[in-house]
Amino acid sequence: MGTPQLTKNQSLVMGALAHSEGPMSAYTILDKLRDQGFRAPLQVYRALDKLLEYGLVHRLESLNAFVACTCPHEHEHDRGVTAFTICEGCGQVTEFHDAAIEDRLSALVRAQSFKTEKTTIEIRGHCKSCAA
Amino acid sequence: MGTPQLTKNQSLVMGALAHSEGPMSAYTILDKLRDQGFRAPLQVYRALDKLLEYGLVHRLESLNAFVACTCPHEHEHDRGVTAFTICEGCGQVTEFHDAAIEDRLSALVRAQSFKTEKTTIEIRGHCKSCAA
DNA sequence: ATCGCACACGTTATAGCATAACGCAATTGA
DNA sequence: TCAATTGCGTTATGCTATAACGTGTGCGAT
Repeated sequence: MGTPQLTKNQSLVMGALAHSEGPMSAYTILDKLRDQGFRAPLQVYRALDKLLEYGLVHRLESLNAFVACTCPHEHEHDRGVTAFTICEGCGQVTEFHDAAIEDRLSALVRAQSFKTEKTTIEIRGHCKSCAA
Repeated sequence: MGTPQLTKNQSLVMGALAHSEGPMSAYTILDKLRDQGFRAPLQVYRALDKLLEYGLVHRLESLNAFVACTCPHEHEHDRGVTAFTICEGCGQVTEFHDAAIEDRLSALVRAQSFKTEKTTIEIRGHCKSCAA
Protein backbone atom coordinates (compact mmCIF):
# COMPACT_ATOMS: atom_id res chain seq x y z
CA MET A 1 0.00 0.00 0.00
CA GLY A 2 2.17 2.83 -1.24
CA THR A 3 1.11 6.36 -2.02
CA PRO A 4 -1.50 6.43 -4.78
CA GLN A 5 -1.31 8.80 -7.70
CA LEU A 6 -2.37 12.24 -6.53
CA THR A 7 -5.42 13.89 -7.98
CA LYS A 8 -5.25 17.33 -9.52
CA ASN A 9 -6.34 19.12 -6.36
CA GLN A 10 -4.05 17.05 -4.19
CA SER A 11 -1.11 17.84 -6.47
CA LEU A 12 -1.85 21.53 -6.41
CA VAL A 13 -2.01 21.63 -2.61
CA MET A 14 1.09 19.48 -2.31
CA GLY A 15 2.91 21.78 -4.71
CA ALA A 16 1.92 24.88 -2.80
CA LEU A 17 3.21 23.39 0.44
CA ALA A 18 6.37 22.01 -1.09
CA HIS A 19 7.36 25.35 -2.59
CA SER A 20 6.55 27.30 0.55
CA GLU A 21 9.29 28.38 2.94
CA GLY A 22 7.27 27.51 5.99
CA PRO A 23 3.92 26.22 7.20
CA MET A 24 0.71 27.52 5.66
CA SER A 25 -2.85 27.64 6.93
CA ALA A 26 -5.56 26.06 4.81
CA TYR A 27 -6.87 29.50 3.93
CA THR A 28 -3.45 30.73 2.86
CA ILE A 29 -3.18 27.70 0.59
CA LEU A 30 -6.62 28.51 -0.76
CA ASP A 31 -5.52 32.04 -1.64
CA LYS A 32 -2.38 30.76 -3.39
CA LEU A 33 -4.48 28.43 -5.51
CA ARG A 34 -7.27 30.79 -6.55
CA ASP A 35 -5.56 31.32 -9.90
CA GLN A 36 -5.62 27.56 -10.41
CA GLY A 37 -9.36 27.49 -9.93
CA PHE A 38 -9.77 26.93 -6.20
CA ARG A 39 -12.82 28.66 -4.77
CA ALA A 40 -13.71 27.10 -1.42
CA PRO A 41 -11.99 25.89 1.78
CA LEU A 42 -13.27 22.35 1.33
CA GLN A 43 -11.21 21.90 -1.78
CA VAL A 44 -8.14 22.51 0.33
CA TYR A 45 -9.26 20.55 3.38
CA ARG A 46 -10.22 17.50 1.35
CA ALA A 47 -6.85 17.45 -0.38
CA LEU A 48 -5.06 17.97 2.92
CA ASP A 49 -6.92 15.04 4.50
CA LYS A 50 -5.58 12.73 1.85
CA LEU A 51 -2.07 14.14 1.93
CA LEU A 52 -2.03 13.70 5.72
CA GLU A 53 -3.26 10.15 5.30
CA TYR A 54 -0.45 9.42 2.81
CA GLY A 55 2.10 10.95 5.17
CA LEU A 56 3.16 13.60 2.67
CA VAL A 57 2.05 16.46 4.87
CA HIS A 58 2.03 17.16 8.60
CA ARG A 59 -0.38 19.23 10.58
CA LEU A 60 1.08 21.58 13.17
CA GLU A 61 -1.47 21.62 15.95
CA SER A 62 -0.09 24.60 17.78
CA LEU A 63 -0.27 26.69 14.60
CA ASN A 64 -3.37 25.32 12.88
CA ALA A 65 -1.19 25.03 9.83
CA PHE A 66 0.36 22.47 7.52
CA VAL A 67 3.85 21.65 6.21
CA ALA A 68 5.20 19.32 3.58
CA CYS A 69 6.95 16.34 5.11
CA THR A 70 10.71 16.75 4.85
CA CYS A 71 11.61 13.10 5.32
CA PRO A 72 10.78 11.59 1.92
CA HIS A 73 12.45 8.30 2.69
CA GLU A 74 10.24 7.61 5.63
CA HIS A 75 6.89 7.52 3.91
CA GLU A 76 7.14 3.79 3.47
CA HIS A 77 8.05 2.44 6.88
CA ASP A 78 5.49 4.11 9.04
CA ARG A 79 7.80 5.91 11.43
CA GLY A 80 5.92 6.52 14.62
CA VAL A 81 6.60 9.89 16.08
CA THR A 82 7.46 13.10 14.33
CA ALA A 83 8.63 16.12 16.33
CA PHE A 84 9.01 19.72 15.23
CA THR A 85 10.84 22.83 16.25
CA ILE A 86 8.94 25.95 15.22
CA CYS A 87 10.68 29.32 15.20
CA GLU A 88 8.45 32.21 16.29
CA GLY A 89 10.79 34.61 14.57
CA CYS A 90 11.16 33.39 11.01
CA GLY A 91 8.51 30.66 10.98
CA GLN A 92 11.02 27.98 10.06
CA VAL A 93 9.91 24.48 10.95
CA THR A 94 12.35 21.60 11.41
CA GLU A 95 11.13 18.04 11.53
CA PHE A 96 12.99 15.39 13.46
CA HIS A 97 12.63 11.85 14.73
CA ASP A 98 14.17 10.16 17.74
CA ALA A 99 13.93 6.55 18.78
CA ALA A 100 14.83 7.24 22.40
CA ILE A 101 11.91 9.62 22.86
CA GLU A 102 9.65 7.27 21.02
CA ASP A 103 10.62 4.36 23.27
CA ARG A 104 10.31 6.36 26.44
CA LEU A 105 6.91 7.78 25.52
CA SER A 106 5.74 4.38 24.47
CA ALA A 107 6.73 2.91 27.84
CA LEU A 108 5.05 5.69 29.81
CA VAL A 109 1.88 5.35 27.83
CA ARG A 110 1.86 1.58 28.13
CA ALA A 111 2.12 1.97 31.89
CA GLN A 112 -1.29 3.73 31.72
CA SER A 113 -2.63 0.93 29.49
CA PHE A 114 -3.23 3.67 26.95
CA LYS A 115 -3.35 2.85 23.25
CA THR A 116 -1.65 5.55 21.16
CA GLU A 117 -3.12 6.60 17.84
CA LYS A 118 -1.28 9.83 17.16
CA THR A 119 1.49 11.67 18.93
CA THR A 120 2.11 15.39 18.68
CA ILE A 121 5.42 16.94 19.72
CA GLU A 122 5.92 20.61 18.90
CA ILE A 123 8.56 22.89 20.32
CA ARG A 124 7.97 26.60 19.95
CA GLY A 125 10.89 28.95 20.38
CA HIS A 126 13.59 30.69 18.39
CA CYS A 127 16.07 29.22 15.95
CA LYS A 128 19.76 30.04 15.98
CA SER A 129 19.36 33.02 13.62
CA CYS A 130 16.40 34.48 15.47
CA ALA A 131 17.64 33.98 19.04
CA ALA A 132 16.63 36.88 21.28
CA MET B 1 6.52 35.61 42.52
CA GLY B 2 3.79 33.17 43.41
CA THR B 3 0.24 33.03 42.08
CA PRO B 4 -1.60 36.28 42.75
CA GLN B 5 -5.11 36.36 44.11
CA LEU B 6 -7.50 35.49 41.33
CA THR B 7 -10.06 38.02 40.18
CA LYS B 8 -13.74 37.16 40.09
CA ASN B 9 -13.73 36.16 36.43
CA GLN B 10 -10.55 34.18 36.79
CA SER B 11 -12.00 32.29 39.76
CA LEU B 12 -15.18 31.49 37.89
CA VAL B 13 -13.28 30.12 34.89
CA MET B 14 -10.90 28.19 37.14
CA GLY B 15 -13.85 26.75 39.02
CA ALA B 16 -15.58 25.66 35.86
CA LEU B 17 -12.47 23.86 34.67
CA ALA B 18 -11.68 22.33 38.05
CA HIS B 19 -15.15 20.84 38.38
CA SER B 20 -15.23 19.54 34.83
CA GLU B 21 -14.52 15.91 34.05
CA GLY B 22 -12.45 16.75 31.03
CA PRO B 23 -11.19 19.55 28.84
CA MET B 24 -13.50 22.36 27.78
CA SER B 25 -13.40 24.81 24.91
CA ALA B 26 -13.56 28.50 25.69
CA TYR B 27 -17.09 28.64 24.32
CA THR B 28 -18.22 25.73 26.47
CA ILE B 29 -16.84 27.55 29.49
CA LEU B 30 -18.70 30.65 28.38
CA ASP B 31 -21.97 28.74 28.25
CA LYS B 32 -21.39 27.29 31.72
CA LEU B 33 -20.84 30.76 33.11
CA ARG B 34 -23.73 32.62 31.51
CA ASP B 35 -25.71 32.29 34.71
CA GLN B 36 -22.83 33.96 36.53
CA GLY B 37 -23.02 36.94 34.22
CA PHE B 38 -20.64 36.02 31.41
CA ARG B 39 -21.76 37.37 28.07
CA ALA B 40 -18.78 37.36 25.68
CA PRO B 41 -15.88 35.13 24.67
CA LEU B 42 -13.31 37.73 25.67
CA GLN B 43 -14.29 37.40 29.29
CA VAL B 44 -13.28 33.77 29.09
CA TYR B 45 -10.16 34.24 26.97
CA ARG B 46 -8.82 37.01 29.19
CA ALA B 47 -9.25 34.88 32.28
CA LEU B 48 -7.69 31.88 30.53
CA ASP B 49 -4.66 33.93 29.51
CA LYS B 50 -3.94 34.72 33.12
CA LEU B 51 -4.61 31.20 34.36
CA LEU B 52 -2.25 29.84 31.70
CA GLU B 53 0.35 32.38 32.76
CA TYR B 54 0.02 31.29 36.40
CA GLY B 55 0.33 27.64 35.39
CA LEU B 56 -3.08 26.73 36.79
CA VAL B 57 -4.46 25.72 33.42
CA HIS B 58 -3.09 24.00 30.34
CA ARG B 59 -4.09 24.46 26.75
CA LEU B 60 -4.50 21.33 24.65
CA GLU B 61 -3.39 22.38 21.19
CA SER B 62 -4.77 19.37 19.38
CA LEU B 63 -8.22 20.00 20.87
CA ASN B 64 -8.39 23.79 21.05
CA ALA B 65 -9.47 23.25 24.62
CA PHE B 66 -8.33 23.83 28.19
CA VAL B 67 -7.89 21.72 31.33
CA ALA B 68 -7.14 22.49 34.94
CA CYS B 69 -3.61 21.53 35.90
CA THR B 70 -3.61 18.32 37.92
CA CYS B 71 -0.19 18.72 39.45
CA PRO B 72 -0.82 21.30 42.19
CA HIS B 73 2.60 20.85 43.75
CA GLU B 74 4.43 21.81 40.63
CA HIS B 75 3.13 25.32 40.20
CA GLU B 76 6.07 26.67 42.15
CA HIS B 77 9.12 25.05 40.59
CA ASP B 78 8.53 25.75 36.97
CA ARG B 79 8.66 22.19 35.68
CA GLY B 80 9.56 22.30 32.04
CA VAL B 81 7.58 19.90 29.99
CA THR B 82 4.05 18.68 30.48
CA ALA B 83 2.71 15.79 28.42
CA PHE B 84 -0.85 14.55 28.03
CA THR B 85 -2.67 11.44 27.02
CA ILE B 86 -6.08 12.28 25.57
CA CYS B 87 -8.70 9.57 25.17
CA GLU B 88 -10.82 9.92 22.03
CA GLY B 89 -13.47 7.75 23.60
CA CYS B 90 -14.26 9.29 26.96
CA GLY B 91 -12.33 12.54 26.67
CA GLN B 92 -10.24 11.81 29.74
CA VAL B 93 -6.98 13.70 29.88
CA THR B 94 -4.02 12.55 31.93
CA GLU B 95 -1.11 14.86 32.59
CA PHE B 96 2.37 13.54 33.18
CA HIS B 97 5.98 14.64 33.43
CA ASP B 98 9.17 12.81 32.66
CA ALA B 99 12.71 13.95 33.15
CA ALA B 100 14.15 11.49 30.62
CA ILE B 101 12.05 12.88 27.80
CA GLU B 102 12.77 16.38 28.93
CA ASP B 103 16.52 15.76 28.88
CA ARG B 104 16.47 14.03 25.53
CA LEU B 105 14.36 16.73 23.89
CA SER B 106 16.51 19.40 25.40
CA ALA B 107 19.64 17.77 23.95
CA LEU B 108 18.14 17.38 20.49
CA VAL B 109 16.98 20.95 20.45
CA ARG B 110 20.28 22.27 21.70
CA ALA B 111 21.97 20.43 18.83
CA GLN B 112 19.97 22.70 16.49
CA SER B 113 20.98 25.74 18.55
CA PHE B 114 17.27 26.22 19.06
CA LYS B 115 15.98 28.09 22.10
CA THR B 116 12.83 26.48 23.52
CA GLU B 117 10.00 28.63 24.82
CA LYS B 118 7.17 26.14 25.05
CA THR B 119 6.92 22.43 24.45
CA THR B 120 3.74 20.62 23.51
CA ILE B 121 3.40 16.85 23.87
CA GLU B 122 -0.04 15.38 23.30
CA ILE B 123 -0.88 11.73 22.72
CA ARG B 124 -4.26 10.97 21.23
CA GLY B 125 -5.62 7.48 21.53
CA HIS B 126 -7.80 5.34 23.78
CA CYS B 127 -7.54 4.77 27.49
CA LYS B 128 -7.74 1.37 29.09
CA SER B 129 -11.53 1.49 29.48
CA CYS B 130 -12.15 2.73 25.94
CA ALA B 131 -9.68 0.48 24.10
CA ALA B 132 -11.05 -0.67 20.74
C1' DA C 1 -24.80 -3.48 -20.83
C1' DT C 2 -26.17 -1.44 -16.74
C1' DC C 3 -26.44 -1.38 -12.14
C1' DG C 4 -24.42 -0.20 -7.91
C1' DC C 5 -20.64 1.50 -5.48
C1' DA C 6 -16.72 4.28 -4.23
C1' DC C 7 -14.49 8.37 -4.79
C1' DA C 8 -13.28 12.95 -6.12
C1' DC C 9 -15.21 17.23 -6.91
C1' DG C 10 -17.97 21.85 -6.60
C1' DT C 11 -21.01 24.90 -4.01
C1' DT C 12 -23.52 27.11 -0.30
C1' DA C 13 -24.17 27.61 4.24
C1' DT C 14 -22.99 27.22 8.90
C1' DA C 15 -20.42 26.06 13.08
C1' DG C 16 -16.54 26.70 16.13
C1' DC C 17 -12.39 29.22 17.79
C1' DA C 18 -10.04 33.67 18.70
C1' DT C 19 -8.93 38.61 18.71
C1' DA C 20 -9.26 43.88 17.47
C1' DA C 21 -10.70 48.09 19.07
C1' DC C 22 -13.31 50.96 21.78
C1' DG C 23 -14.38 52.92 26.40
C1' DC C 24 -15.00 52.75 31.59
C1' DA C 25 -13.58 51.94 36.45
C1' DA C 26 -10.43 50.94 40.19
C1' DT C 27 -5.64 50.84 42.00
C1' DT C 28 -1.13 52.32 42.62
C1' DG C 29 2.85 54.97 42.94
C1' DA C 30 5.49 59.29 41.48
C1' DT D 1 -3.06 65.21 41.01
C1' DC D 2 -1.48 62.83 37.30
C1' DA D 3 0.02 58.99 34.68
C1' DA D 4 0.42 54.13 34.27
C1' DT D 5 -1.44 49.64 34.91
C1' DT D 6 -4.87 46.27 35.19
C1' DG D 7 -9.33 44.26 34.84
C1' DC D 8 -13.72 44.58 32.87
C1' DG D 9 -17.74 44.95 29.36
C1' DT D 10 -19.35 45.36 24.60
C1' DT D 11 -19.54 45.20 19.61
C1' DA D 12 -17.72 43.75 15.69
C1' DT D 13 -14.80 41.03 13.04
C1' DG D 14 -11.60 37.54 11.41
C1' DC D 15 -9.74 32.92 11.08
C1' DT D 16 -10.38 27.80 11.10
C1' DA D 17 -13.16 23.80 9.94
C1' DT D 18 -17.13 21.00 8.63
C1' DA D 19 -22.20 19.79 7.26
C1' DA D 20 -25.11 18.80 3.66
C1' DC D 21 -26.38 18.81 -0.87
C1' DG D 22 -25.70 17.43 -5.69
C1' DT D 23 -22.62 16.15 -9.95
C1' DG D 24 -19.62 13.29 -12.58
C1' DT D 25 -16.49 9.46 -13.41
C1' DG D 26 -14.44 4.91 -13.21
C1' DC D 27 -14.98 0.14 -12.38
C1' DG D 28 -16.24 -4.43 -10.92
C1' DA D 29 -20.24 -7.77 -10.46
C1' DT D 30 -24.34 -9.71 -12.18
